Amino acid sequence: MSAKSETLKIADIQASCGSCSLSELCLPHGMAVADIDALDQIIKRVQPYQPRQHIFRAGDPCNALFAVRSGALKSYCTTEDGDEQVLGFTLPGELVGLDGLHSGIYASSSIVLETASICELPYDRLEELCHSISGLNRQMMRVVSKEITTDQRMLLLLGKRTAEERLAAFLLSLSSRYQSRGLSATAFNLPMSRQDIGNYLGLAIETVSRLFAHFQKDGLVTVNRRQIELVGIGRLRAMVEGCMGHEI
Amino acid sequence: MSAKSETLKIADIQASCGSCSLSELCLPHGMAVADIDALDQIIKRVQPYQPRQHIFRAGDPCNALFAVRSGALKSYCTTEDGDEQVLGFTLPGELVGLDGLHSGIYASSSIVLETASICELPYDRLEELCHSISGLNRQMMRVVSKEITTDQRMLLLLGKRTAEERLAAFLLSLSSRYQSRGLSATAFNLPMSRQDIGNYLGLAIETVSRLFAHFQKDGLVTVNRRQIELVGIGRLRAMVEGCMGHEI
DNA sequence: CGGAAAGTTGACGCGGGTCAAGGAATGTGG
DNA sequence: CCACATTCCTTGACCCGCGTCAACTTTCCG
Repeated sequence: MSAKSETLKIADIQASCGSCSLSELCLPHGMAVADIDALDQIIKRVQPYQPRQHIFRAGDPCNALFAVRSGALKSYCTTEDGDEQVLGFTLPGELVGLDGLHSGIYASSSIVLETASICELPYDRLEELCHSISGLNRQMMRVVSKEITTDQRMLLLLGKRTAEERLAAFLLSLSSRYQSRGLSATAFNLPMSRQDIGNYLGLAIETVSRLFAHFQKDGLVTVNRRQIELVGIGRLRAMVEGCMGHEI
Repeated sequence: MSAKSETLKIADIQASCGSCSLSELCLPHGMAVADIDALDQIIKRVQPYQPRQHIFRAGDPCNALFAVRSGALKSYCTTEDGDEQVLGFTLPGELVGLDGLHSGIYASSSIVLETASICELPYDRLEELCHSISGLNRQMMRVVSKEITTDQRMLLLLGKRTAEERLAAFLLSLSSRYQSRGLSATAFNLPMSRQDIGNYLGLAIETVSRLFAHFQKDGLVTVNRRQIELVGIGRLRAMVEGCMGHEI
């Protein structure tokens, strides 16, 4: 495949929701072609964001939602005394900015971990569209509701689970999310630092590091810096089995 | 005041969203009178629920949201090996059932702690209404978004805070919620058991009990079973200050 | 090459979980 | 009314998982 045709192909994908490989995961899911075109019209596409760039910060006025097409983001908020709580990681096909709808001000910040291309969905336009497209409203509610379910699953993890179970659940979550995007379920790159993982899971960075070592010694994973392979994914699943909610 | 007029008054309040003392907190917030009437039409009002009754269970098909008018609910989910994670408590003016919109099946269960009167909002009717009433859509998004923000604040609490800070934050959360409902901010009844509090905060029941004792010894609160008075609410605030998000 | 950031590993100690026993409130049947 | 069971809560003793501190290595980047 020539470089040129590859470039064209990417440009083509960039151009519309209809041809986006992620539409199965994103808002257009289940929408009619004509409706997708309407949605397509209101989307602003911006230059790729670079690592350490902010999509938005807590306190910014919330005018839009953002859909990640590629790359990875980190959501976090900061306490008054300055330390950070990582709220989650956003992978391709996922939305960020939902927490800003309540007050019109983002409650969390979103920062780029891996160079990301992102669709911006102006919220007022999106709202108008909800009136004309019957399915969009419901689809948006689905997405928002899913966010709630995800957060609640995290509450369970942080409230009740040991460090081992948390890390195993985290790895499996990444695995299934990558898999649903057509990537390998067992070998991928961690887009985030140990710091971020620990912060997210409520663990010290050293604990995360030690756990990776233990997991490796026990033949559960192979890790080298941020490259990871889930060698014993079955046994990882067994670790979190029975400690997760019923409908996953 | 005679018993009869009291009864009539209650019946009156029961009869419509327009006259509900909670409308400031509930969906009607900011809606026009005519629109509130429309909303009013679709609401099913049921007999009060008794303690230990379920509003819905995880796995049930999700057809409706529920607005609590009085009483208190507990949301929870169970792991496969049977233990419970308390996700939150629902006080008057708050909605439950939002997590069911994603898949059409409730992801959590909701059970009555204190005898509750509840409005049922059939979701399909509500969705229709969103098309005719412009503000309702946005208002619903606000409510859902608020739920996300609340959950994320909990993530911070569970991930980073000590047992003391968690309990203090919990008490202050109840306090401000009661206050916004026109009740006392410093003296109220805990609708939930120590078990539930501990489960919710990711603490052992014994730890909760000990903390109440410590708080009492330090003159922060006065507790007797489920009656609590926040004597030193200022110092309680100081305990969680700097460890909460910026915009509260 | 040098300095910073990221990651690893070991030693130590404390917060809070677990276990155990008992008290106080509420319910239940006689 | 009491006897008894049950649930809820409290308090003490013990101890372990994981946070903290520290030293070191590796990678990254100008």
